[in-house]
Parts: sequence; C-alpha cells; structure tokens
Amino acid sequence: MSQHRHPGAPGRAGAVPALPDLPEATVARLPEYLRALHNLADAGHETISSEGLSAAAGVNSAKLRKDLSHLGSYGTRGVGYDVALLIEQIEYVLGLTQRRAVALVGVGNLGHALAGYDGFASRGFRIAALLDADPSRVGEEINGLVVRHVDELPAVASEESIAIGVIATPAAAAQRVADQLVAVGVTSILNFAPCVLSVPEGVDVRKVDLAIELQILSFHEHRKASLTALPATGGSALTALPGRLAATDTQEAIGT
Amino acid sequence: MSQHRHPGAPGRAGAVPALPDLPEATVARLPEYLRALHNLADAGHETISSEGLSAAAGVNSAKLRKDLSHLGSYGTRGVGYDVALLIEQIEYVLGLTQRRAVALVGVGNLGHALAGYDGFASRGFRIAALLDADPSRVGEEINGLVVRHVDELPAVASEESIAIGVIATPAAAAQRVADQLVAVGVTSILNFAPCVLSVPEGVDVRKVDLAIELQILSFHEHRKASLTALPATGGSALTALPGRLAATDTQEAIGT
DNA sequence: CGCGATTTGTGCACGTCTTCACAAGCGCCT
DNA sequence: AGGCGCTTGTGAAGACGTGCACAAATCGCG
Repeated sequence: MSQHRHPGAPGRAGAVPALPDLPEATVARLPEYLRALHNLADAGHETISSEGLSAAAGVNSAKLRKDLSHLGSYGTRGVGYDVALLIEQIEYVLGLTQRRAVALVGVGNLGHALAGYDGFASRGFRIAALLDADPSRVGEEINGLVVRHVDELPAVASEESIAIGVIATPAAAAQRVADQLVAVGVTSILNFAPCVLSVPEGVDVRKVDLAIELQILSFHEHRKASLTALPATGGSALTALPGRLAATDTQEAIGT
Repeated sequence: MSQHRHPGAPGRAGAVPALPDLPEATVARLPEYLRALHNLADAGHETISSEGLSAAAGVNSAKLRKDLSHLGSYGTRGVGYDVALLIEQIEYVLGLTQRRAVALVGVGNLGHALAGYDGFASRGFRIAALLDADPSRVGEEINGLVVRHVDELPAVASEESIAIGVIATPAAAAQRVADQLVAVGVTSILNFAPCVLSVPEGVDVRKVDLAIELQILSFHEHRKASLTALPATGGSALTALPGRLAATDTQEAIGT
C-alpha cells in the first residue's frame, strides 16, 4: 500500500496476486466506473477526482472511494486518481486482461441482436460461437459467424475454452441448455430466458429479464399515480418539470 | 387484515387504497413471484405453499413470506396461498391491471429485437410507438408498427398516454432522447444505452447494460480461476461436477 | 369435538451496504 | 521551508436486507 509501484496488477507474469474478495455490491459497480474512466480518458483527462468520477458514474463519491480502496488505493491525495492506472487496475480485477470467449445459445429475436451487439467486442468479450436447437436456423451466418447446432457444444468447447455462456432461448429450453453448458465446463451463465435455472454449486448465473424491469417501473408508475391523488400544483401528469437534477437515488438502486 | 375478503384490490372502482410502500428489494422480486405463479396456475395448482412458490421463484421461503406479508397477507395457515388471488393481488400492486403503453426509441439491432419481443405483450405491456432519429429507418414497419421520427414524440404522447419510455439508442444519443421523453411527461425510463442519464427528480430510470453483466461474470470467473491455484482434485477447469443443486445464493444476488 | 399435522406471519439477531464526517497526506505557491 | 487548500482513505453510525426459529392459526381426521 505504501509502495506506489502497483503491486502486481498489469505485468501479469508471476503467480496470481490473490484477488481481494470484493463486496458483491462493489463488483457490480466496477464496470460502471470502468466505462466512465474510458470516457474520461478519451476526453483527455489524465487524473480524476473521486468527486468527478462519481458524478460520471452516477454514484456517491464516498461510495466510490470506498469501492476503490478495496482494490488497494491507487489515488493521490490532493490530486485524485490516475485515469490510465485505474483503468488498468479495474480491468485486471475484473479479469478483462484476457479477452473471454462467449458462447451464445438461441439465435431468435434477441439472440440475433446480441450477436450483432458491438458492446461485447468493445468491452473485453468475443462471441466465439452461435448455437441454436432449431435445424432451420443452423447454417445461417450472422456477423461473420455460422450458427451451429446446440448439440455441437462439446465440439465447440474443445476447440476453445468457453468462459461464459449466454442463454437467449425460450424459457422452455433454457434449463436444458444450461445443463448442456454446465456439462462442457462452463461456470458462468448469463440468462435472458424468463425462468429460474438450477445449476450445480460453483456455477454463477446472472439473469436479465426485460419484462421484470418494466414491471418494476410499472410499480413506481402506479405508486406515483396513486400519490397524485393528493393534488400538488395542477394535478396534471407532469407537474413542475424542475431543471435537470442528477437522479440521485433512482439510478443506483438499479445496478445493485 | 382480519377480513378475508380482499380489502380493495381487484374491484378497482373506489379510491386508490393507498399502495403500501414496499421495500425496494421486495418490489424487485414480485415480478418473479408473479411469473412463477402464472406457471403454477397453468399447471392447475389452486393453492401453493410458501415453500413451493419460493422454490419456483428461486428464493428463500422466509423471504417470500415476508415479501408477501408486506402486501397484506393473503395466505391461509396450514394451506398456503390461493394462486389466483395472489396473482390478482401482485398484479394490482405492480400496476398491471391496466395495460401500460411503452414507447421504444432506437430501432437498431437491439431495438428491433425488443420490438419483436413477445414477453412484453404477454406480461402487461403494449408497445405503442417505435421511434428513431435516423430518417432512413423512419417508415419501416416492424411487427405491425411503423417507425416514426423521434421528433414526433409530442404527437405520439398526445395520441395516447405513454407510461414508460425505453431507450435503445447508442450512448451518444441517449441523454437527448431522455430529455425528450421527460419533456412529454414520461416519468419512467428503461435505459439500454451504456451511459448514465440525468433526469429531474421524480423520474425513475432503470438501466440494463449487457456488457456490465458479462463483466461481473468475468470477475467471478477470474476469481474462481485464481482460486484453482490451490489444487482441489485434478486442477482441471471442471472439478467434480456434483449433481444438480439449487443455485442458492448466486441467483438472488442478481435481481437486486 | 379435540388433536395433531401443516403452514403462515413475524420477532430478533446478524450481516451487508451506505453515508457522513474528518484526520492524514500531497502538491503548490509564496 | 512553511503553510494552505484540496483530496483521499476510513472509522463509526445508521439503514436496509436476510434468514432462523417459533408462536399462532387453520384444516382434516378420528
């Protein structure tokens, strides 16, 4: 900590320097910091204060400092954080120094969109394979990749190490696909199907459900409407429209 | 609470019965319960125990009971919950008794997929308008809807009340679109663009960032790999593959 | 009619996350 | 060299969320 030469992060030659086990809430925010930092770097900033970075990432500055302190303190008091160094540091902790291979199963509506999403490539991931169970979709070429049958998963996995599996199938097929992914050694799954997956211990599943997000918004909408029963100014849907303020609480409740 | 005739939920004729203000974590889980309940109803169940429902929704049963207790206790001790009644109750609380209109801005890769996603329609939402800033996309018909120019938003909003705006544009355009949505009175926004939005107080923003989800998984993958330095059985990537267990902690950390 | 099996609802203790507030550290200017 | 302003890192307090464990309530059966 006293040493200002970063302990073991980037020159990843020696043994792994024992990843600090970060609070889950912190891990969930690091990618957002990373994105903000890249923006700042592109804008020419060499250093950034916790205040500035926290504003760019939409969080409280104290929270940001505490988060960063967990990965070993790379700031300089009175100055701020070195943008390039911090990027390097966060990318290391998130394991983005190696470009991870992603297998995408389910090339329907959503799968198509994901296959073409450049945000994956630009942020450390590479779609290594497209798979589908529907024979009529097998063979189709999307974005330079040919769709293969999901039963070829073992072959795909033997060709190269799949780090993450993405499930974009209908709910009915999702569990079966998850089982197949687990069988070939995948231990991280991103599930877009609206269902709960059962997986062995040691396998991480994250779920993204678009309808659920809308339903949560619907609740707040419903609540706001029921509160408008008490007349504020005009009772109209849009009341005052004050100048733009930072959405302090709203947005951070999300990533969590 | 003692009355077994539901207090004021479904027969929504009178005044609004003062939405209980639920813990945010509970709200985030209600949609999952709802989905599980619909499955159970389709399977012919008339009642379900907290144990059964919690298993179907992938959460702890005590947590489920506490969540449901917040909306006023609709269970019967010794029996469980009435499935149909609980569905009605949760849908009411989430504000799904009215089909909410959604305006989708940005008909690129992802927007296309969202426009065709039937999970919206089947779970209480209706895509009321597709909008884009790119003139070459205006006029295109997707799923029975014609893409209109984003500047027509005021016209769209005056035709029918937009409850929720979905932003599926590139990051650079997102803030501008958010401002336009807010200007026409939208107070709930679902943002797929990888950036932080500034909105006035009273406007809810939820963010979904696919790359962030992958990066969080990447962290855990990285961690697991660094832990494999301590040899367990064979040191191979996949160690034991124990029989399928419920992913106890993993999955619930997600929705949060 | 009473009893036991079952299941809900919740008090309580614990852990996690957030936020404030401030001491310690750093650079710059005089 | 010394002091001043700025910024980090963190202790402590409080809010929030979780999960156990059990009392209260209900049903069905003898």
